[in-house]
Amino acid sequence: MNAALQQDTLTRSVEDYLKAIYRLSPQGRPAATSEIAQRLELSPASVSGMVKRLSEQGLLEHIPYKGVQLTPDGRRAALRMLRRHRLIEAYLVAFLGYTWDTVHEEAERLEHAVSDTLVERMASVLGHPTVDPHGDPIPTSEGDILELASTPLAEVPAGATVEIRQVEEDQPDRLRYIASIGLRPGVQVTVVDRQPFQGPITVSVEGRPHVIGHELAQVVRCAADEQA
Amino acid sequence: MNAALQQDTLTRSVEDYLKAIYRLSPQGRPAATSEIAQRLELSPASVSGMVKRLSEQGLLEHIPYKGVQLTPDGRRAALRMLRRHRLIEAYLVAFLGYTWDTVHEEAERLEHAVSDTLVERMASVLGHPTVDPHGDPIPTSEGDILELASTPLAEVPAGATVEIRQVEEDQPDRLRYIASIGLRPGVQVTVVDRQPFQGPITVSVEGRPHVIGHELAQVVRCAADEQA
DNA sequence: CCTCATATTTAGGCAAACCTAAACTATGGT
DNA sequence: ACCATAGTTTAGGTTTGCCTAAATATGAGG
Repeated sequence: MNAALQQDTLTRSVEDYLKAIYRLSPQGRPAATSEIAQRLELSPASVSGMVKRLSEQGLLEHIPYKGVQLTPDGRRAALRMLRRHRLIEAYLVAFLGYTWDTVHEEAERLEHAVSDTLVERMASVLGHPTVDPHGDPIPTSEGDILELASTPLAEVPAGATVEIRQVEEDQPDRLRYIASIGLRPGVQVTVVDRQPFQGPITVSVEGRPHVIGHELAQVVRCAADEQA
Repeated sequence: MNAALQQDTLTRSVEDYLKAIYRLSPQGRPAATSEIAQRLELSPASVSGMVKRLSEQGLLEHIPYKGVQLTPDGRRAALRMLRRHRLIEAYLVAFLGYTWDTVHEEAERLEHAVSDTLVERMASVLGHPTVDPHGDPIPTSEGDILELASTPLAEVPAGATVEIRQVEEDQPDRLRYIASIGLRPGVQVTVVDRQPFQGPITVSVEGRPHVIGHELAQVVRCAADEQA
């Protein structure tokens, strides 16, 4: 186990970089400097600099001009942050009156400040949930994560009925809109119509039809192969 | 209202300095550079540097070689942190299984990360407590604080029975010891014996006698004028 | 296969906060 | 009234993490 990984040695910034890189490389595909910069709202030059330091620390693998991948140590650290973030979200929603459109930014700050002890206490009073309020899986404290297969609502064929599984969106206003039309993890929806060329999708949610744009239909993900 | 005071403009360090200075100047008596350095575990030179920056920002008044006092803006910011710290402690003890010897360091990190919203939610589910688990008063969100008069146990005359009001100690091992002999806010104790020259004090707590050193008897504070 | 736009990295700077070492005050004891 | 010492401040240096501007690599289209 790398010395740099020992709990508190990672700074806030480093934790944010690792999390961002994890989110950008689903199955280990390298993440581009510019993607990281965009996600963290930093200049590409700053990212280059940090990436260099992090690969010297053994947290990631960097092939210049090509991209960045997490090492096992880096991945472990990223999943630790993801666990914290998602458990904090779940806790705030369950016990402190937060809704899914307001909880992200609070968790974003708290995840760097809580101790492992506190995280596990929250997990415990929550009954060790496996998903957060957006339906995203919560990594275990051992660093395992169960990514459930899911397809974007945008790709569900017309006529199919599916269950919403996760909503991968951080922006409060968009989340609030999605919630307002009843799209939440666990809800059953039927795709009534699907226009070609990134066109809008018409879904029936709890009996009522809604037309949503392709971009939103991209972040709403459904159980993979249902067809009730 | 000073621009620098506007919520998130203060860094973690600055927040810690202000809190330390508040704690060091009970009734506006200036705090010495070396005292601040000791409390924050920094070199006196570093404190000098920061003090200069903070007085330029209007958060404190510095008379070189004499000492430091908070301005109204500085005091407001310090009380805001104190409120956060103490409410977080109260919350963690009430809902997440913390005890008073473990809660301080967790709160020390969280107080910089929570939003005003979260602090007020915690206050609300706690029923707006006025004191924290150590008996320290919690400032209101308007920045008022009600310091109850109290005397150190070390100064209570032999024979008197008093109620413990607060325990002003941050070190876990000392707190744990104090708790182990039953000294907690709200408990009634009788001073059985008091030796002169900073000597030990013998107190009867819930029927059992305990001898404690002067230093500990200094941090345990009692309701001022009781004499049952 | 060369060119050029785009992506990336390097170079050089800055601010926050810390440090050590050196210079400077303030003051209590004679 | 002096002077040694304890307490403070200044000077100069380091690290982290960001920035802009300039240099360089990649790779797609002609």
